[in-house]
Amino acid sequence: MKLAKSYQPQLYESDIYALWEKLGAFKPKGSGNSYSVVVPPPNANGNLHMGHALSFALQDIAVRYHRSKGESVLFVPGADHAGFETQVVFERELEKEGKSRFDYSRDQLYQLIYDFVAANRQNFETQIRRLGASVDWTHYTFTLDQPIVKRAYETFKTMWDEGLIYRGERLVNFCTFHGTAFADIEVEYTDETSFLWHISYPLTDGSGNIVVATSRPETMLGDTAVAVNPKDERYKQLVGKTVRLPLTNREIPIIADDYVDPGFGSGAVKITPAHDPNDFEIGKRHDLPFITVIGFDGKMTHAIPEQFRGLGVVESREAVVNELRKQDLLVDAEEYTHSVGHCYKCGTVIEPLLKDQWFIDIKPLAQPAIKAIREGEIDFIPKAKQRQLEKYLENIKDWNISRQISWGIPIPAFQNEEDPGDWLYDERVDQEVITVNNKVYRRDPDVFDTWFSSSSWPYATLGYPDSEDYGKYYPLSLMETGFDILMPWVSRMIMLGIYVTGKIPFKKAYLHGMITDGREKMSKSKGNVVNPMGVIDQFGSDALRIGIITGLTPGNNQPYIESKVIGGRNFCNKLWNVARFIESVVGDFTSKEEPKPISDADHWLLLSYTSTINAVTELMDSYRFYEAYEKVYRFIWDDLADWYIEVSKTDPNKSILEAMLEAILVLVHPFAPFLSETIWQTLELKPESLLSGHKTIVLPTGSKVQADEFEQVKQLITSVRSTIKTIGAKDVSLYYQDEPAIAKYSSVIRQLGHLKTVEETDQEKGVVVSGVVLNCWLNIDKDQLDAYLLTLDNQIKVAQGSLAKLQGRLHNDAYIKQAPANLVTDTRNKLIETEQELERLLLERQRYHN
RNA sequence: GGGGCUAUAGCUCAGUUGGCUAGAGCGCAGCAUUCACAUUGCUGAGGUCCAUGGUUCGAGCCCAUGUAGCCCCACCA
Repeated sequence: MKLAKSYQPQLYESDIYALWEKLGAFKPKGSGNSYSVVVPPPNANGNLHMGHALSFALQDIAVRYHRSKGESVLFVPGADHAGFETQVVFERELEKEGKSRFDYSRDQLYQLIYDFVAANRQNFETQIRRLGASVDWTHYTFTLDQPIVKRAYETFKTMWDEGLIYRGERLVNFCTFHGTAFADIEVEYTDETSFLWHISYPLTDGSGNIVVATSRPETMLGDTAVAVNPKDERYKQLVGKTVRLPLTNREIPIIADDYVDPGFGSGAVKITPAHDPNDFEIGKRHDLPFITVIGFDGKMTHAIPEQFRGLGVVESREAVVNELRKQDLLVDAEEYTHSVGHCYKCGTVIEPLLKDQWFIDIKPLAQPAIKAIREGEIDFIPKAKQRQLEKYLENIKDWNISRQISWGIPIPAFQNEEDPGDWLYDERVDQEVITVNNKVYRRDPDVFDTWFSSSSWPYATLGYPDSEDYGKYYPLSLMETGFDILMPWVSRMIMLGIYVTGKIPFKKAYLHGMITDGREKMSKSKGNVVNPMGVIDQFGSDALRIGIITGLTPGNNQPYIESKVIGGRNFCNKLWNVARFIESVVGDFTSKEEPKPISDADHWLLLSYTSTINAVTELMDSYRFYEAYEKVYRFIWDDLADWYIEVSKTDPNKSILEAMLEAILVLVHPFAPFLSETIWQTLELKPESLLSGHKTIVLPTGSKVQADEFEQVKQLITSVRSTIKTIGAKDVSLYYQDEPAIAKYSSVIRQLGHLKTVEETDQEKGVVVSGVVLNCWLNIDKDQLDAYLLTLDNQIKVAQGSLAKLQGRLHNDAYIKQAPANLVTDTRNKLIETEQELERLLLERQRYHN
């Protein structure tokens, strides 16, 4: 025996992966249709988590399946520089050395992080290998590789030239701890309870005051107006007057604007255009001054009374409230819950601050994307995500692509030192200062939002615009990723893909749910993560893959449950032992016989195999991975191992066993790549590797008539076992009369039915076996008769019940008329069968009457 | 405020255009053991498919309303 007693994945997995790489098995091979998948690049610096394990599993299953169809499959791996994410990790490293990013220049910091990431990259690539991802490493792409940077620059340039890029002073979501802005979608909101302060602003003409309500009293120092609703009778006569802004000496107008809701608070709103998005809009509408009172360091600035300068936002809030109270201007403070934006990394409250940033005018990009999605050009799995994406795109706002961090792709824009409005596009980003036409231009210190460059991933990785790969593999066949990045990434890939290439970037978008610990998403900060590498150490890579897709439906969250992985491992072991059994029968696999079905069981197995591959093909083609796996599992475990192999122990057919082993290895390969290849290699099956040579194997299908014969035998065994167990009988014999099927399989029936003997008889002998139409009887002891009769009565009841149901249906004229004819025929046949069965049971019951 | 998802056995979940006895794995109970496999085999118990109403010959599935839970987006003086 070449196969060891049990399958120990740890002994084989790394060798198998190395073999695949050596053979170049991951390179596109088949001559059929193109099938292409590009991995959503994981963070090059981090460890892979369960979400990655799931994502790689799904992609790799799809990819290996498509190879088995003989298609030309390209599976591209990659890594993400993950701008802000990685810089945060690196800053923590610096912190350990007592340093911070402020100790380095931007370029120094970039280099340091680059080296840091390069040093960690090995780790991450090893982990992808351990997951068994059959990616073509020769296509490996990093998001800071030249082609990707070049793509980002060219896209930026095109947009610049077409006027889709503009620089504007806008309120940006700013984290004062990390010192960078975020896109709207990156801000995390939580509900917080604080106060709604009512503050009295005295009218300049001394005729009274107006009360405003605010949750942020500290920003009043930057107020440049008070607004009321034009229809609000209470305030109508005040519009046009001015108030003296408390704590400062400024006189500010009372204006009217529809934005104000008369029902909220006091119906009068303080307007702080430099620190609130809505006030910003009102400020522009009414041409108000913008006074910044909070700086990028989160401290109060100089444009305010001295006593507040340099205070943090929270202290300043307290100080302002105290001062107002002192001056008797604080009218009320009611408890108030509202949502507050936070930095998703450090939790710092996000400040809306005025900043010059690069924006993309997004509507012209969103429109064609919406159109393509609506017209169904991209197939979303699950479908519901399509509508969500449409809604998002319909309401999308301009995209701020500037980030104030070092780790990223520098924005290729330079500003005239003399004339701040004069910007140039230039790719000499390794220089801080350039001279053009005798004018000195300084580089924008910012970098691109990571999503800006990664949105070009589907075509940039393929070498757009003129590579062979691009022509052959774009649009991608499949984009598989988590639904949590539907908005930030998937939407942008579609928009940029259409904008740049004129085509949708992928034909199918499969969105998996989050891996939870049973309740919530696994995340480091919650401390509920399970490390996939640890699971592989313990149970094997295939077991993890199977466990993680068990019970999976796209778009739904899925708890990580170890027992599912154990189930996967057990299946692997079962398959291993099937191979061991076949090996023991076949001996060596060098002389291949044509598979020749002889027995009923052979036909039964081949018929089942055919229907299994048909079902699996259909399910895999519609990306129902788990259901496909279940079919494979059922065939191998139930049909092959539990029945066919058991029968083979008395009557083996070498040619079928040999062919079947090869066939199931191919079938199971996408789900258990390491195991199937290990068996393939150990038994030296041809061609050189399962992965590179395999195509779904078609075997002669079985005869239905013969398969049915075996099916009857199988049912007989099941019934016999059930009867014996239920009534607790021992040493039971089966007698039969004139039944060739039983005669043929008598030793199998004896063994699998746990019977003492199976004998032919010339007359009825013992009790009937229910549920089968064969003429056979079990001899049981007299004292077990009562138990037998009890089960008989139960069966009679069940039969009567279903008989009544069937009759009811057939007595219903509407059913006869309106139901499909074949269904009605089925019902009629079933009625006849049930009647016969019931008759048999009743006859049997009568024999024991009284 | 807008949008989406989920509710099926003790647990985790399947159940494609409605079709008649609703499935799996795990768990549970019982039995087996020189057999390829105890990472095993066999048998069994366990379900008013969230509720109510409707459509239909027929509803776990379709429609309406409600209940419970979850998610996303927007707004929040």
